[in-house]
Amino acid sequence: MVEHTGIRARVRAELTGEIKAAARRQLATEGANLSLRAIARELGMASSALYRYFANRDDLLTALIIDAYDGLGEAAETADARYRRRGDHVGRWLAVARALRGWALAAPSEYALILGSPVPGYRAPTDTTGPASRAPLVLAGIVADAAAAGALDEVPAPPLPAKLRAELTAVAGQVNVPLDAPVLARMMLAWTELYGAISFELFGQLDNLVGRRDEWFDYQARSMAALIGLR
Amino acid sequence: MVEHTGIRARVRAELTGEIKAAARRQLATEGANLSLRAIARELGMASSALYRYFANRDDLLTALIIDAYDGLGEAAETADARYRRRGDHVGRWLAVARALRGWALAAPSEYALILGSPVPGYRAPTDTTGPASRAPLVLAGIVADAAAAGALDEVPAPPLPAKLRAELTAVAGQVNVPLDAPVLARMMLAWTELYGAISFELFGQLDNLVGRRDEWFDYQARSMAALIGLR
DNA sequence: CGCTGTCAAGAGCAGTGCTCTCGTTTGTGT
DNA sequence: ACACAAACGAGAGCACTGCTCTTGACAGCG
Repeated sequence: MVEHTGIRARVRAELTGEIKAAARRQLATEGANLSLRAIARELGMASSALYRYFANRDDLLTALIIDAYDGLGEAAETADARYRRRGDHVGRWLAVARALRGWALAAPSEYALILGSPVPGYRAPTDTTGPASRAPLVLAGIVADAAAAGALDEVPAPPLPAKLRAELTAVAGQVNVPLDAPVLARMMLAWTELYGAISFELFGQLDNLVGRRDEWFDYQARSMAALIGLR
Repeated sequence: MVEHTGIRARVRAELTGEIKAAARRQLATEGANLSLRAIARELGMASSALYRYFANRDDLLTALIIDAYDGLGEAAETADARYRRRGDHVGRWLAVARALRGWALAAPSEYALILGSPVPGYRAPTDTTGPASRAPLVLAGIVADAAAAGALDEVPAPPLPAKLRAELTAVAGQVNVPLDAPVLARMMLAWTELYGAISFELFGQLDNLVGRRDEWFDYQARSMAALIGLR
């Protein structure tokens, strides 16, 4: 368990990576119920040898899930970080939204793995909660910046029940984003919509309905920015 | 293929129903990759006998998918039909939204089947497009009623690119809902958000984040009604 | 009544996840 | 430099899967 930093550990890490790469490749064509034997075959090794690297199929799946969350989160973070005009909160929001969609379109099977229907019989370990929150935290950060800059419009919103409001306030404190409950609620709603938009497109719900996908997504992202009060 | 209405056809239909029921039961526990042998075992018959009723696993899955779409659509339709004050468009919207969520919570595995990540290797036949549009059509109908009654508020919205606008106008004509492009766009965005909200809750994305699920969903549904312009 | 189409059952094939055992390789502490 | 323990890959085997093919029984219609 301890880091031995030897040559052995190096080749082990490399082979582990190759296994995950092969698994990802298979994920794209065969879906979440990946075949360990097929992976082993592709790597030219015995199927039983895989168990030296992953205790079972779920373990391998967990590794893929964490990688996917990290990939999505990093896409969001770099998209925001690279955006020059930090005061243009709508621009940042749009850039991050596009990055999320772009990542999803580039790796649809990995997106489905983390944000699609849960794999039956698979229970996500707690290791995934950290990476999972990276993407929404980027969105929250943009809104928080706007709020701090006094650049948030007042927007009409349905009433927030007191107890729900209290819950949201607690969540804001827990993840350390300086947003009051109504704004956080709108931001979460917007994140929900973006997720729905990407999923609709990816899962085929838009087929024969909307052809101009880029424009349609941009329209939605802009609508959500407006709903939050970004300007 | 012709309806023979004989005794033979009756027992066949009954057994077909029992097979689907068993498959649904297994869907809830094991997920989309259902085991024909387990179904046959549950019904006390040989696994090979199932192939008299469904050509293969995908065929059985297709039947379940169509049933699920119909169930979701019917839940939406009856929820709207039962709502008394037809002029209260927000109320109808909320009732339908709650019905959609209620159906999903009652049959999470069936919801995942139709609106979750697509089953790998499975290609949905065209038979599913009809039932699939029932639920969103109910929502569109409410908005259309509001528009016809002149009960739609003017709401600010991002610009709609001309070509996208034309596409949406074509879609409105195709499904025969008298909505102009901007309103249809907002309605589709709202439907996307509701789907995202239900999926988030069902797929565990809200765990350790929002406890008061009913209130949170109502808030979102109300927000979407306001975004469309319902009052 | 007898033919014919429908039906269930069984064996069998190729594939799966996973376990256990068996030699071999390899890094490392002495 | 050497020996030892840990790590490793390969193979056989178990119980399971979807699916096909064949066989035999039975029931409905002319």
